[in-house]
Amino acid sequence: MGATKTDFYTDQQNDLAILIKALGHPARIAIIEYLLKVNSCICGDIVNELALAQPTISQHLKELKNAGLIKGNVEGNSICYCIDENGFEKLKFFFGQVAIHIENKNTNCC
Amino acid sequence: MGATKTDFYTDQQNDLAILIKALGHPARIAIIEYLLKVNSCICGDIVNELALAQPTISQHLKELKNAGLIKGNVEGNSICYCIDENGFEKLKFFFGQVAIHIENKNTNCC
DNA sequence: ATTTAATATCGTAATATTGCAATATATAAA
DNA sequence: TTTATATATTGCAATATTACGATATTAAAT
Repeated sequence: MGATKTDFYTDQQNDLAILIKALGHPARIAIIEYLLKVNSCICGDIVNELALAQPTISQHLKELKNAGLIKGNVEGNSICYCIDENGFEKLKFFFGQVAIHIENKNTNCC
Repeated sequence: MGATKTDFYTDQQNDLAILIKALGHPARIAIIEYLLKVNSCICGDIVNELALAQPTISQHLKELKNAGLIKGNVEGNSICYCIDENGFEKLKFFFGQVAIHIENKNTNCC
């Protein structure tokens, strides 16, 4: 009990859920929005931007990176992060299907 | 320690995170995908579709409903659920911003 | 080589989520 | 009114997430 029963779902459903879950935290939304604004920045900039300790930011960055939503390049002794198109492209199809569904006005219950 | 520090973020960031978090579970993805396929159905149909107990499905439906991603109509002694355009419309702007960012090729780290 | 600066990892306490059995509620059918 | 059917709520055990201090790692600067 307690753990998500991932074997009950398709790989596609599990992958999509992992990707979306990685975005489902205000700190990680804030990081993505900051990257949308500045295009790229080093980890320390995000530590200054958000009111969280450095290890906490590092953990959030790791989750976003694992999900494929951001990528990082080593630049001397710092690491430069930016948006990773890969993760967001994977979300496109799902939300596209929803958009078509809504455009077709299939949003009335029986 | 442990709880998300919601007061560090804007209301918009918190709202967006709550909405996205509600989608970040494979059972809830499966429910949305099922509704995309059948347009509308009663709770019992979802209980039959997914390998989860009825109270668990009921809990997931509640979360999706609270987030504004699905809506439900009472139909006799059953409840008919369908996609709620409201929640998904709220996601549109955020993912639209990301899409523009990607189209503009702003995905290179420093 | 030592120090400084930037980031990551470990360990852990606090909190949240997941899933379900038992039970409650509400409407329909008999 | 009793019974059946559909869904929601409660309570709880198992697990996952969040946040951070302490510490490790890595590369630049001195």
